[in-house]
Parts: sequence; structure tokens; C-alpha cells
Amino acid sequence: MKIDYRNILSAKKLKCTIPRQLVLEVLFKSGLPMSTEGIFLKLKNKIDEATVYRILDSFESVGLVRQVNLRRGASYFELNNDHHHHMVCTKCGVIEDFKENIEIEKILERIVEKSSNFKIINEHSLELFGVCSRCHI
Amino acid sequence: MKIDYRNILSAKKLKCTIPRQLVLEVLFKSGLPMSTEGIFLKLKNKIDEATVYRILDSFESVGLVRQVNLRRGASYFELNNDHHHHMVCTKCGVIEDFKENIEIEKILERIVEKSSNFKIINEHSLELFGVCSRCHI
DNA sequence: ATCCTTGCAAAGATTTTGCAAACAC
DNA sequence: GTGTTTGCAAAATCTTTGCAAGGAT
Repeated sequence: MKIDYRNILSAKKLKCTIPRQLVLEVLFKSGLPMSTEGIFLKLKNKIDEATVYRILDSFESVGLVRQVNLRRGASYFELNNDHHHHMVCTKCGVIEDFKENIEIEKILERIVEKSSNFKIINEHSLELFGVCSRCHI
Repeated sequence: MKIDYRNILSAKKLKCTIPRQLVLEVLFKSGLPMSTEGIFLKLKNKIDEATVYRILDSFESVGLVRQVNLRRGASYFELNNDHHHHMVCTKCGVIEDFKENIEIEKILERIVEKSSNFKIINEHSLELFGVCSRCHI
């Protein structure tokens, strides 16, 4: 199936440029969180690394991507389409997604309601850190 | 109440040095996640910034502190004593803690059990991003 | 035609490293 | 005394910025 990157960008009122389409494509094909450098390397000699930073900024500010905390040196981003979270192996770095859980959502809603201070929560991020079966002795 | 930093360190088999005690003290007194730079500034002229990095590394590897994802430029760390999570205001940066929720823990356990790959989860990190009441129009 | 985006190069910020001196045990 | 940790300075890594040229609508 062919993905219409132009449509995705214009829906977010972003101009449809080659670099933006390329970054979108890389993210769609990867399906996993990627670092700026990772994206840049996939597109070596096609676009500048500073451009990757700027594109991820603009994508994040319109909600196309979200930042993921993988506790590594650099920032990681992934598409913000289906909501899910991650298990990260602290030995080999492999990432496994897990689907958003409706029970957790509800509990979080209640927690926010009880909060003194916060009225609006736009997003949340949940990561589990452990050891995958390949790395487990 | 007086906190015995020496005891905390030796329980983790870390040598009790002045810089380590100072970093511990700053983290205890702050009670909130702090960046390397924040800790360094609190201790200006007492210890080197590279030392702060090395101390946080060693603290993290023995589980004294954990890294927190605040989606800012630098890494943030906090004491790993009582388990809790954070709501972060994306406008002003204020951080509010919320207690770990036993229901969420149980759900996460079940998710891990169902996971194909992961047998051990050591830690998890959950952050909510939104707008606090002061910043909300 | 106009405004936004890109590439390039340079600067800024964050983090790591090597090594000799100082310190903990 | 021995092995670890620290300070300092330098390097490496990650990210942002200014500006002129190029591109999208």
C-alpha cells in the first residue's frame, strides 16, 4: 500500500518538501523510534542533519511525531499515529512495542482529575526497562 | 532529621567521598528531578561538572537514582527511593509528582507476562505532559 | 511574488575521556 | 599501600543558529 505523504503533510499545514517526505517515509518504514542521527544516516547525502532536526521539531509541534525516552545519549522520535508504549532491553537496546491499555488510560484520567494542579494532559509516555529473553542468561 | 549519606553509599558499596555526599544531599534536599547542570550549579566551585556526570553514572548503576524523561535538552535524575511519576507542564516546566498506583503496577505485570520477548522488567517510567492550572488560560 | 525551507558552516550545549594528583579503605 | 575517585583540560557528541540560495504555494 502506498502512503500519501503529501496528504499527511498538508493535513498538518506543512509544506510538502522532499526532505519532509523523506523523513516521513523513513519513520513509516522503520515503525520504531529513531534518533536524528539514525534518520540522517538512512538518508545520507540526501538531506542535511540540521534539516532533520528542524523537520522533527516541526513534526513534533504539529503532533506528527512524539519524543520517546530511551535513556540513550540522543533524542528518539516516532510516528504519533497509534498510541503505544515500549519495553526497552537495557543490554542490547531492542525495543518492543506494546499497545496502549484502556485500563491504564482510565486510571491516568482519574489521577489527573485528582491532581491539584493539572487540568489538561495532552500526552503521556510510558517505558519499561528490562532484559529481553535473548540477553537473559 | 539527619540523613546518613555515608550509610546510603556504603550500603551500595560505593566509597564515601565528599563529592558523592554533596550530590546525594542536593538530590535529597531538592526532592525533584535535577539535571547535571542544576546539581553542578548548586555545588558551584565545590566539585567539577565531569565529576557530577561520573557520580550520577555510578549512582544510576547501583540504583540510587533513576533517569527521568522530561523532554528537555539535558538528562534529569532523581532519587530512586519512593516510586512515583511525574506530570510536567509543557509551558512553564513545573513538575508535580504522583504516587505509584498499584493498579497500574498490576496491569504492567500482566502486560509483561504476555510479552513474547521480555522476561524481566526492572523499572518503568511514566510521565504525563500537559498544562498546569497557572498556565492554562 | 512571497514566505518558508534547506544546505552549509559555525557556534553552542551536553557529555565523555585521559591523566596525574588526591583520597578512601 | 592499593585501587578508586577527582579535577582539569581537551575532545567527542549532540543540537541550534545565521544567512544566502532554492523551493512551495
